[in-house]
Amino acid sequence: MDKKIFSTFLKERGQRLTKERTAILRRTLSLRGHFDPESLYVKIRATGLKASRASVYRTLNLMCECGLIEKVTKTEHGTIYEHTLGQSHHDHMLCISCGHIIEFFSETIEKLQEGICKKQGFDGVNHTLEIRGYCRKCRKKKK
Amino acid sequence: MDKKIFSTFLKERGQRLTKERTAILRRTLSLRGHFDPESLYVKIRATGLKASRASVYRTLNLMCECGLIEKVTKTEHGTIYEHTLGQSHHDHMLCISCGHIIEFFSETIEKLQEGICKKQGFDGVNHTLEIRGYCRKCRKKKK
DNA sequence: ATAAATGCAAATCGTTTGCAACGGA
DNA sequence: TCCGTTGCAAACGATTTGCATTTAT
Repeated sequence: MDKKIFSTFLKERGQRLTKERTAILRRTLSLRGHFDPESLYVKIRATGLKASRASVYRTLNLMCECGLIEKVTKTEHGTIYEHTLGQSHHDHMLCISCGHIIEFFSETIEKLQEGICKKQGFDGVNHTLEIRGYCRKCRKKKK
Repeated sequence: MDKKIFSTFLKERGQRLTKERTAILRRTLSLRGHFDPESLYVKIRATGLKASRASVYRTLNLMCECGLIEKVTKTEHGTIYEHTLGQSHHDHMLCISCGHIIEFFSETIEKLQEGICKKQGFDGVNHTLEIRGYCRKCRKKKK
């Protein structure tokens, strides 16, 4: 399904679905939640598949362009991505102790945002709401 | 006022308020809204004051540690800071066309977030809500 | 055969750091 | 004098890019 989207996207632009790109796409889709380029690269290597870091970066950019994935946030360790397909919009809680990410969604918050944009004459394309703090586990550990 | 806070903070740690740090502090405080290290550096230089890039980065980190400023977001062009003092918490709209930043605040959204955290057993320390899109001006330009 | 994609290594960009020279306390 | 601080340049880490080589169509 997603593979179809990607290959169509590439074909339209006269680009090719090589085995490296396929490997990267497959591995990316197999991931559940959020991921970053380096760990994706390591995982691909661990599987015995070959694809350079350069190709990983290049392919992730392509996947972003065609809307399969998107950048969630930038941390000191790099960019974090997530899948967009089959995923409705949501926001994130990020544990600053263990890096755990919790997704959530609030229809009310969405509506409020729309209202605020309208008031400002702002044409909102997308948004990110990130709450940083300590997850349940790390809270317990702390005390 | 802010200068007092900074010098006290430094003294407590056995550190010194040098003229470079003073220059950086002053220039930073003179800025209204958001800023990034490089443009701050350029502005300082333009004023004829001397302070190296290294010192700018080092001093901004100190100012973060003592809570005078904080990191708002990371863009492809670097980290964006803002003042914390005398500024109540607020969120941002970021125009992806001209970079213009609009601040806003919604008590309701804040409350909703608290509720969501509680539900997840998450101890929220801080959060950022960033709406990206086109500001009024750029909207008009587009069509 | 042609044009695109690869891997590598070098190049970037923002930021940090090691170090010798400098300067307040 | 004693340490903290500075500026510079080198070091960094994430990402991009130039280029010669490989590969899909």
